[in-house]
Order: sequence, then C-alpha cells, then structure tokens
Amino acid sequence: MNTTSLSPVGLPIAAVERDTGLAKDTLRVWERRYGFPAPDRDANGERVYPAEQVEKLRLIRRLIDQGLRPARLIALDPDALGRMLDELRSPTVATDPERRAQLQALLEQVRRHDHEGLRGTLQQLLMKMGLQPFVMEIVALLNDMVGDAWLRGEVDVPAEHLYTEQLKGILRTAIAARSGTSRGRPAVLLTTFPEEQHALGLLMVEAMLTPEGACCVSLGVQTPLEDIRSTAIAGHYDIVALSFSSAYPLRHALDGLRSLRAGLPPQIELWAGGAGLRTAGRKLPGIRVFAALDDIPAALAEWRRNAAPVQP
Amino acid sequence: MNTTSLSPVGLPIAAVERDTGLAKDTLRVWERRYGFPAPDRDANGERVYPAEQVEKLRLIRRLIDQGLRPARLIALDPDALGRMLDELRSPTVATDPERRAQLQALLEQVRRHDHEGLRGTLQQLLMKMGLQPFVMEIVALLNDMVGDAWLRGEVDVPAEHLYTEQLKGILRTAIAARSGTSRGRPAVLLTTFPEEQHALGLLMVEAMLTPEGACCVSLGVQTPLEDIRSTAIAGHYDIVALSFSSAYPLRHALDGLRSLRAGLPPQIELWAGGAGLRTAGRKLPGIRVFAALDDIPAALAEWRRNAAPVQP
DNA sequence: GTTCATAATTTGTCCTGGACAAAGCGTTGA
DNA sequence: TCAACGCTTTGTCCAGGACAAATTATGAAC
Repeated sequence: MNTTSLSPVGLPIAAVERDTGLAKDTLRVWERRYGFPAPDRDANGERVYPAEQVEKLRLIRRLIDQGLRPARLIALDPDALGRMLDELRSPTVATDPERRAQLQALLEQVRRHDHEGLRGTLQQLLMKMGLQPFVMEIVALLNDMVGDAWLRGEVDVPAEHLYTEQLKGILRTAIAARSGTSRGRPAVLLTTFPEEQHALGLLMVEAMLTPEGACCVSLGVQTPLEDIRSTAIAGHYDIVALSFSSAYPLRHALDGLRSLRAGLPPQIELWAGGAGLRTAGRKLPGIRVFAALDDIPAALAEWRRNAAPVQP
Repeated sequence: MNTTSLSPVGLPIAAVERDTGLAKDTLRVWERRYGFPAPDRDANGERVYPAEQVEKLRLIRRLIDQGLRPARLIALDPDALGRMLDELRSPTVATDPERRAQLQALLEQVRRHDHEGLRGTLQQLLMKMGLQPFVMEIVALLNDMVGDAWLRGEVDVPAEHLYTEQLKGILRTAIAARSGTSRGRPAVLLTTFPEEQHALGLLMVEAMLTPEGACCVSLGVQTPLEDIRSTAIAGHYDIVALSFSSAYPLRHALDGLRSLRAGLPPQIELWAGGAGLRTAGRKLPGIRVFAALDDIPAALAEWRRNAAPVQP
C-alpha cells in the first residue's frame, strides 16, 4: 500500500523539490550551511521533511523571489517571514470599496471550491465590464490575491487549480469569441521562456490584444529561445510578446531578452511584461517593457501610428 | 552576452534534464555505467552535451516510456532506435483513406506552423463531425501522429506548442458552448496525479463527457493525491476521472490509484485512462480503466442506469 | 557626495563515487 | 496459470568538496 501520499508523516526530498521549487542540491546545501531545513531521516538514512518545514521553505522561497537572500531569512520563524511578506506585498489592492468587495467575494468562492459560483460570478463580471477591463481590474488583482492567500495557507492546492482552470476556460472562450477570422495587424507571437510555467499571464495579454484587432498566435509556455527567434522570423510577425511571472529569475529574463533582441531583425518589436520584470525598466534598449496591462492598448496604437505609413 | 541559447555548441546538464526529462543523477549514472552519454567538458570541467547526444537521449527516453530498458537501448545508434519506435508504435493509424488524408493534411499544417490553416481545418472538422467524433477520430489520432513526428524531428518545438495551444483553445471553446448551466449528473471531478504534465488528455475526456450532460469540474494537472481525495468527498462528486499520459510511470499510476480507491467512499466511482495505463487492465478492482475514449459514453450510460434508482 | 573599480562574501549548481531499495526478469515448483 | 524465490538492472539518494556568478562592502578619485 502506498503510504507516501495519504499519510502526513513527511515528504521525501524529491517531493519537497516539487512543492517548493528549491533544487535538491539547494536543500542539502542549506542544511549543511545553515542548519535549516533539518529533516528527519527514515530507516534508510534518507531525508524526510516535516510539513512545517516545507511550509517555512515555501515562505522563504517566496521572499527570495522578491529579492531577499537566504542568510537573512533562514533563522526567522514563520510568523516573522509572514509579516515580512505582508510588508513587501505590492499595494495592488483595489481602491474602490465596491471592487474590493467583489474581489473578496471571489476569493471566498475560490477558497470554498465553489466552482459554479466562481464561474458564474466571473462570467457575469466579464459580460458587464467587457474583456479588457475585466482582465485589468479583476483578473490581475485576483491573481495576486489568490497567490497571497495560497502562500499563507488560506487557499489549498485544489482551490488554486480550480481557479486557474476556470479562468483559463473563461478567457479562452472570450478570446475565441472576439477573434473571429481576424487577419489584422500587428501579428503578435506570444510565448514564454523555457523555465516559465505560468500560462495565465500569456492569456491575459492575449485578452488585451485580441479585441483591438491584433492577430495573436500563442505558443504557450516554455519555448526555447532559438525557436522563438526562428518562428518570429519565418512567420513574419510584427511583435514578439513575452510574459514573466514573479518567480522568474530577473537575470535570466534580462539575458534572454537581450539575446533575443540581438537575434531578431529590427523591424520585429519585442514586448515584455509581467511581475518578473518589475524593476527592469530602462536597461533594455530596443525592448518595450510593460509595467502593467493597462499600457498595452496605448502601445498597440503607437505601433499602428508608426507602422501605418510603411506597411500597406 | 548570453551564448547558451543561440549558439549550437552544446547544452549544460540542467538544460538536458529539462529537454529530455532525464534527471541529472540519471544522466551522470548512465555515463558512469554505460559510457553514454559522453558529453564534452567546458573549461570548468562541467558537462556540455552535443545536440546529437541530446537527440539520442530523447529517443531512448521515449522507448523507456514504452516499457523498454536502458541497457538494451543505450548502445544502439539513433537509426536503430528510430526503427524500434516505428515498430513499437501502436497501430492507431486511421484505416479510412479519406480520414488518413485529412490527418496527413493536418500534420502538414502543424509542421509548417500554419496556425490559421490549422485552426480553420480543425474548426471545420469539429463543426462537421460534432464534438465527440471529432475528439475520438481526429484529436486522438492526430495527437499520436504529432508526438511521433516530434520524436523523429519532423516537427519542431514551436510547431508542437502551436498545435497544443490551438487544440486547447478549440476544445475549451467547444466544451464551454456545450456546458451551459449544466447541473446534471453525474458530477465528475477531472484531474491528474502530481507528476503528470499533460493537460490535453483531460480536455479530451471533458469533451467526451460534457455533451452527454455530465457536470465536469477540472482541476487541471498535478493535483496531490490527498487533495483529490478531500475535494472529491467535500464536493460530493459521483466520479473521479484521472488521465495518464504515456510518459507516466505505470507503477506510480497503479499505486496511486489503489491508494486513492482505498481513500474514497465506495459510492464515488474512480475512472482512469490514457496511454499510461495501456496494460493495466484487470489489476485494479473497484476502478474502471478505459482503453479508449470510445468507451466513455457507454460507461456514462451504465452509471446512470445503476445510479438512477438510488439517486433522486 | 556620487561614481566607479576592486575586494570579500554569499549562494546556487556542479562534481565524484559510493550505496541501496525498488522494479524487472527468469527460474522453479505447485 | 500462478506464486515464490533469487539475481540483475536501474533510479535516486548521500556526503562533502569545489567553484563561478551574483551580491555586498570597501575604498579611491572625481
């Protein structure tokens, strides 16, 4: 009988790697250097991580993603880590009290696994607001809220999955309904770099672009750099758009973007955005970095203004 | 300047792990034991894998997924491996010549990155055939063909991504259009085990169930076992349906399924299918194993026959 | 006081080579 | 046909060393 999955004694190192995103080597070297984590050992001498330690590792991981460094974090207790995260959290909370209430209600539905209610509410908001405002004012904020709630254990794995799936379904449907047989310009190639797993950001961008008449083609996540390059050139795309989640290492993003920029002909624009590029403002010549989804329509209009005289 | 991604000298071990799905430890131990792979070393003594070796590793990986073992494979040259795959390939090729031609045409569109044509053709076939036949007779076979073609290098990464994305979009839209406000029975919880990445199988199942009036809720991929259990119970689902791709280790699937069966109340049925369960026929008491998508409607009808007298 | 180069530290990933349990395979006996 | 047994194969884990890349601290020059 399988005991690893339905009993709460602890997790082997491979499972911790999966759950926290910290490599096995990193887990071992932290233990060696800092004394944490300090897993139990099974009869065979192999590490068995108690749930609390995995929890703390998750918090630490999140803080590292925010730019902090392990030595400062590893001695702190989970409460202190939690408080730290609260302070660091970007103030993306909605200002409008009505909107706040809507978002809170949605979060509550996520928490309760109320898939029907969630779907209904989202669908309704989408209808009322229109796709673009829906994405900017609901989805973007709700994403952050669910991420936060997940982190502090107020939302469990299935709830988070359910949320993602419902949203993907709704956005995809909405995009499909609006795309028609669009052959418009610009032609935009959407994807992410190889290490990036998060597909929602991509869908949100597509949802911003499609209603404006852009012709979006998404390759989904995890496309090798060289393949992005060759596809963009062979497909005669006007714009390549990349999305980076907050977990994406900034350095990789910058390197990759510069390298890609160098490999693309100048008439193909390179657009990049997402939480992973927060502080990456100016260092990227020839690349348009988006601080928020709101900037997309303006950028599109600008592209059209510039391109119109040249392109038939 | 980043040289790792746009120059073809070779890949570091982490990249090979990502590309082939073989763990770093496995790559090193193969080298130690079998003498293959035999990567070059950079100035720093670190492994640098030439592209051909990565290619061969991919072939080996695929054959291992089919049940073969490394010792038999590792000495063979890529051609021999390719032939082996041909022979092993399940004879899922369409018999009807017209269908064959359609599928070949689709594959050609995938190969050429012809997203518009691909989308159009798929959409058209979907309209003409209806969702369920479309899934059974087109998607299932095309999946295999694209997988095969990818393996032998006839289809590149972006093409495969493009195909997956287009298909996800089309299926999601079709499902959404057919689901309405369905509150029907049975209520089906769809998901995969934690190591499983492939979402298309899940969507195909959903596409088979939804038009029959079942109420499907998908958690997407990679849900921990315990979470599947608790969600199924708390949500009062009638059926839990799991999908396993061919890459999924059979043993894990069997263990997990048995464990889950033991953890679920008997009135919740457990359905499982996908290429990962090929030979798993009878060994699973209390679990319905599907050899093909075609069996789903019948199973559903059977469930309704049995459940009707008991459930209001 | 700001800018920039240089030194010190931190940190993640890689390395080697040993070990072992679980899975697979073949044999034997009922 | 099946179950029980031993032998072989195979993937994953471990320890502890090493090092380069990233970050921070230091100091010199403007």
